[in-house]
Amino acid sequence: MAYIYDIYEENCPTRQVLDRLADKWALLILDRVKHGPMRFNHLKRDIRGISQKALSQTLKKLERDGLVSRTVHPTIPVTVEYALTPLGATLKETVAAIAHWAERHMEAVLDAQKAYDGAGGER
Amino acid sequence: MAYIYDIYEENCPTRQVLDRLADKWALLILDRVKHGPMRFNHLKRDIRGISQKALSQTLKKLERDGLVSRTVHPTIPVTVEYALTPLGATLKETVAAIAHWAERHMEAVLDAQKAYDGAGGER
DNA sequence: GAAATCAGGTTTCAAAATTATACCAAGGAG
DNA sequence: CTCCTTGGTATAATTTTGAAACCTGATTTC
Repeated sequence: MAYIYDIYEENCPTRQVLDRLADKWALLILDRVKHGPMRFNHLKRDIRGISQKALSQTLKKLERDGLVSRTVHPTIPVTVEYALTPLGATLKETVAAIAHWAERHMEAVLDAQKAYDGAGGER
Repeated sequence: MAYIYDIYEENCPTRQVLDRLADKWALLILDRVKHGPMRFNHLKRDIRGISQKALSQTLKKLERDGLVSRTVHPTIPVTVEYALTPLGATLKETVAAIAHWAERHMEAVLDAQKAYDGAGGER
């Protein structure tokens, strides 16, 4: 079990995983989909500012990594639903923790930015 | 307390924070620095594959956001130490959880990729 | 005294990724 | 016939990234 994966090593496979997770759109998608399946255009509408291409590409990568499943329903017009896989579900808390942290510490970050910009800008 | 921050909203300030955190280099730096202060070149050597520019820029952003502190020691030659701020320290577990997840579920992701590539490539 | 070394960066420029925009297919509504 | 829906892809413009060179300032080596 104790494989010698080292995320600091350049060619460690965990770097690929980190790359997938260290992505704004991937995190937002994973978080958005955690309560149940969602259609492509629904995600696009909910995640404000994402481009169709970014959504399409990110979903494809998440699907390839086994985090999200893609189901085509032969309705008219076809609808495609994306959902967390069991593997993806194990990430729920982690992803939520990041979004949560952002919301909880927003003020502190904003204050730090103000202090930094104020001190540095006067030089 | 219950501010109406919504990370799905395009111009919500939490998006900025997510942007900072959803970055491979930022996460690796935060995780690398969690046990104590580190010098610039030490980080550069430890985090394999990071360019000097990426390290410098990422550190500057983390400093601006109040997550990392920068201390110049007037030694010869000067050394600069980067450390977690108290605010940055509140992120330790979250960041570690991501790295941890990557290491723990690496095999599953690799398997999913193989399955995906195998099924899709034959068409 | 010229050259090389260390630390911690910045600058430069080309390559890669991201974004906005347009387009496509298949069917239904008006 | 024209427009709207779904779920994309193709193309072009913009932005970000990465590799490599350069810079400052002080010290040691030849």
